[in-house]
Amino acid sequence: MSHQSFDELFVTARTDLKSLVQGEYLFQKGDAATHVYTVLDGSVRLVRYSLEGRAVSMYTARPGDSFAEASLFSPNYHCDAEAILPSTVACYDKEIILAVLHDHPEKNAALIALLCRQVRSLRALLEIHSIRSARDRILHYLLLKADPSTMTVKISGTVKDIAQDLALAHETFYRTLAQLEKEGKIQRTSSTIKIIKSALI
Amino acid sequence: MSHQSFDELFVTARTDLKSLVQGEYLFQKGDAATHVYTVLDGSVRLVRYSLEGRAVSMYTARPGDSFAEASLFSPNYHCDAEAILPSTVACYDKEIILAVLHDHPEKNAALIALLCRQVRSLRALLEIHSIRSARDRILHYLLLKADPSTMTVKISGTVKDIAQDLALAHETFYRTLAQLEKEGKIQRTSSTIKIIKSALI
DNA sequence: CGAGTCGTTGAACGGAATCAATCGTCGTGG
DNA sequence: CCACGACGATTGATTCCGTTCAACGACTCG
Repeated sequence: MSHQSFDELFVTARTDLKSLVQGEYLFQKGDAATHVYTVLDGSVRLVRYSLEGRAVSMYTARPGDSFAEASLFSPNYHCDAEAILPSTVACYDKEIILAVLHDHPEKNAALIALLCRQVRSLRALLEIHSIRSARDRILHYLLLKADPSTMTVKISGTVKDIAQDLALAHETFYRTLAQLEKEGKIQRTSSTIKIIKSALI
Repeated sequence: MSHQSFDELFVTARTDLKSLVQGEYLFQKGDAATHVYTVLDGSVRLVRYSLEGRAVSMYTARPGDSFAEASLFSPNYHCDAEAILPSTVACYDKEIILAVLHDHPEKNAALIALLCRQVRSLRALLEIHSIRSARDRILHYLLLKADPSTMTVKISGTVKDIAQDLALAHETFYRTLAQLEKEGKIQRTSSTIKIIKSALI
């Protein structure tokens, strides 16, 4: 079954659209949490910065995806939202969302389901992050992200961004990709990575 | 403000109690997801096992905590639940929970808030996992888990379990703890770790 | 046209994993 | 009741591999 999108649920809370240039921040940690968003075009990722300045990518929202729902009940955002491509996002007013939820009880279940999916995907990410070997981590990630029918992963944003999703130094990522391609396990173009299933042991 | 607990919300869905001996599995990945649980006593953790057999700890539920809510809308559990201490858990029937949600719209918001908190804590965990230095990772973890007034972390389960929460080899964990204690940054007993704030730079 | 950044590869370093060994404790069964 | 096995806690030595530093070409954008 396909799921109800955030937009379908809360169109009526949609207040405005925003355009972001690549690298622009939609909000930053600590800002008053006033809206929830969906991506219409481009990519927006949620990042936190560790004390040493390392960026930790929590989630990358692509067209159709919502983000910052977890701030519905929080007065402030707890991470930064950065456009990694030129992007447009739709903004939904938090107060209106809460009112809609109150007036339309049937929408609650859908939002709960959406949050449950989010929890599961965060756990999947956690699982990937605790694979120590760069090679296996990349392979797992690719298998997770690949379109099942074509076994192809589209690269949105830069390759460096993916390296950050994986919490790998970008050099390591380039190197390991090159090695995997030499072994025939993947095929690359500038914007895609195709997994050669038959070559995986 | 304090939050409504899962039990408060769904007592009426509570069907039975279960006792678990240390190391026992309450459910395993792939099992039909029929219940949601809360811990009354002991500790239960959610783990996945990577292909190489490494355990990845997703969440450790302590007395009062609920777990497996993310399986409310999923036919199967997507990880294992293992008691790391002798434990008792309360079981809540999924179908009844869904019915309660339907009949009591005011409880939806509370569950949504609970899931939002869960998302945030998973993100915090993700942040900790992407700290590369074992030392800093442990320090961050301790600061996150410590009771703010006493700056003390209670060790529930074994020390090895904590090492797994941190995705560190247990040897590395022991070693680094010993070093931190030698430096005066922490003080240990067999069941607690106290952080010496003044010694942190 | 120059500055900045991505993509890429090389070399060296450092730190965490791994292998290994010891001690203590707890439970179990003969 | 005690011997034995299992496992947690701990520390040492060694290996491995991902990070870091460095350098270079290509491209984009102002």
